[in-house]
Amino acid sequence: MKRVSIKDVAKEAGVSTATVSYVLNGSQQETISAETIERVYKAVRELNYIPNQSARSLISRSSKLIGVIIPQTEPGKEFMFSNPFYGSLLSAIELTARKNGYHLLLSGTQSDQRYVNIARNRDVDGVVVVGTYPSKQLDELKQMDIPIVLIDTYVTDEAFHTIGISDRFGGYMATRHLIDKGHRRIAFVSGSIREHGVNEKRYRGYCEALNEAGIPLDEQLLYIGAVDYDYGIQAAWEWRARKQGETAAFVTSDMLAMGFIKGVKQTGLSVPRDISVVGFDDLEIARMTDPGLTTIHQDVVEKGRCAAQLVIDGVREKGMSRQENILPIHLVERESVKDMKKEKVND
Amino acid sequence: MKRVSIKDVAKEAGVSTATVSYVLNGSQQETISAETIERVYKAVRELNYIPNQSARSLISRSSKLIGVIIPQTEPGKEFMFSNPFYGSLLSAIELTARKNGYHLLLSGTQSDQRYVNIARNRDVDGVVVVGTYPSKQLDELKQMDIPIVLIDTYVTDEAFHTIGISDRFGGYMATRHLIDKGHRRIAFVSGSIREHGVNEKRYRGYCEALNEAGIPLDEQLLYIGAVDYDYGIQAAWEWRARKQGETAAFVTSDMLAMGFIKGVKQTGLSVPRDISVVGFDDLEIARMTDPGLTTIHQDVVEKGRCAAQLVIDGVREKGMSRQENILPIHLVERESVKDMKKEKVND
DNA sequence: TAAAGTTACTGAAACGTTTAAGTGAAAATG
DNA sequence: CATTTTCACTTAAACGTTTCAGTAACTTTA
Repeated sequence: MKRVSIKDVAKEAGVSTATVSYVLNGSQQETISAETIERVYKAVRELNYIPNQSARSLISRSSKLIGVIIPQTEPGKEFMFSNPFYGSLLSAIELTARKNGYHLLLSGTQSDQRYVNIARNRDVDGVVVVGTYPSKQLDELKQMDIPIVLIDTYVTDEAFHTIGISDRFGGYMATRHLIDKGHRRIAFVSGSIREHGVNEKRYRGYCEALNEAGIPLDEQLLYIGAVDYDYGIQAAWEWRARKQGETAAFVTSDMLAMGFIKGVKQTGLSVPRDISVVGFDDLEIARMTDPGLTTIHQDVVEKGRCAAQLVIDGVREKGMSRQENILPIHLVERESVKDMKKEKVND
Repeated sequence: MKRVSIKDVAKEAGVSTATVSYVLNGSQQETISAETIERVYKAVRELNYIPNQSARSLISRSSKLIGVIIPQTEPGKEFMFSNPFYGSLLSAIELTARKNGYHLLLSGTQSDQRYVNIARNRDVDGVVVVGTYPSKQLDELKQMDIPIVLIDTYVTDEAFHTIGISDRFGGYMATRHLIDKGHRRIAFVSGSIREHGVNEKRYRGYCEALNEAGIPLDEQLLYIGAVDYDYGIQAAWEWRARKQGETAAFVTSDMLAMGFIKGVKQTGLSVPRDISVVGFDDLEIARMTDPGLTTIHQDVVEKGRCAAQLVIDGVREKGMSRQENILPIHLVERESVKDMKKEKVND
């Protein structure tokens, strides 16, 4: 099955390949008669010609491809994007990219693999990095001289655009909300705290709120594990076992919070009667469960859209100055927090 | 920034580009001395050479890219893969692809766009199509002479491999389970029923089970809308409004079932006390909610893995005969179904 | 010892584009 | 009218690979 090339179109239209290329790409420099343009388009239609992107990339060094890296941080779980948070993010990135004529080269990454190779050998135009990476790997990406956008990573390197939220403030808001409702012993439940990552900042916010209220930090109230449902369950059981008297927990992700609530139920207790819970993210599932989860809302779709847009702008405008985008967040009150100041709470 | 090409490597190693290519791709025909091989690898390492995939694709017509299409069927919702079902599927596809040296070209598709163009112009090696498509679009894909795997579509065309489950049997099992528990008036709640799609088959199974039990089909018990959480809520309210006396509902997706349960709660009633629910998919969320959802389990990860493997095998073995893969499913009992034969049910 | 075969390479065309530089004809200028 | 400018193209090199078809230099065979 012979494929249709620009030469075939040129022959059919009775012009040179250069002319066809100029017509199709509308290079402003060149002037081409309306009649010729029409003949070229006619030939394109008749032959059902589709330009070959590989040939294009080869010469123009632009693949119209945006690389998306989603690291696999938890070895047990196969992939992070089965988590709806990453799914939504990916959706938004894809949509924005497609609207602008780009496509997505998707790659999960295991620690032993070097994403740079993929990006380089495919002439990727830009990269969106989701989640926290060892800075050594980021340094390699930096060499490539293409726009790179980091989502949810705290680095101040001039080479990277970043997009995120104020995780510290989110942590503060969540904890402060619990304090305002009369809680004094507040557990902190989180996935692993890695350098430059979001959980570190959320932890800072937690500490700050406690400090402000004059509540001493107690290491016994820290539950640090993975960022999935199962660890949430586990943390709840551990909470029961440790008996530190917490009346509330700030759980740094909704997925984790769902697990925590389930775990509390498993131990025969109930949320918010026996323990109040505030989550983080405000995923769709936060309103699905019973009780509805009080949580910090962030706009995941906007996060993805912004990231993609930043890459695209970076491609168009070479040497665009570094952008650091912080999206707004807010607390959403549902039913998972009990007001300790009221004597009774309806069940 | 000059990039390193095969010519640079050849010069550095003191051989021709052909030799470098033979060394790197290990073409069996050619015999190359151990010493030369060593010299080439040394040069590759020293220059940090990475072969350019665009140039490779151009000549070999293989991009080492697998296209993944996830259609956007509900105009309101931005993307289907924020749904965990699609997320997990994508995860599995990606992992399998990557293990085999392939990458993913991800594209959501709006009805006005022709995916074929993307696939053709990027020399995609194979395509995984997720979800149900108008057959006209599939026909276009067919022309391309690359392996195509359809997930969750019922077509018998020789050109497509398929992978799915017995949706009809799943529908039957779910309904039969409810009948076995003593239910006679059973609602059918589903996303839109499209030709060649899974919901159509699940509906068939529903009808079959009813028929077998001598229960007449009642169109008043059908709730057909979208496949998302919000329609689930809506369906529950409608159930209350219609007053058809259903004691149970077969809801053809877990996401939808979650919404349905929420809706039932909103109307002041409770599952399974006032209505029993069986879902479909057995997503992670099915065990998160309260009550845990009785549902039909399918192995999403295996679905994705199989699909990717089928594409890869198809690329390796040109003209591989059509594969039709049906994965096993089973019912998972949790707490969302009430046994009508027992007088009392614990609350 | 001449012919044939093997080994370890090399040369160069080809893949399908883009784009800088060139060109002949018509139009505008002095 | 001769020159310059504009118009509407064309020519051909270049991008970085793969791979077919050689080709010297050895080695084996008859």
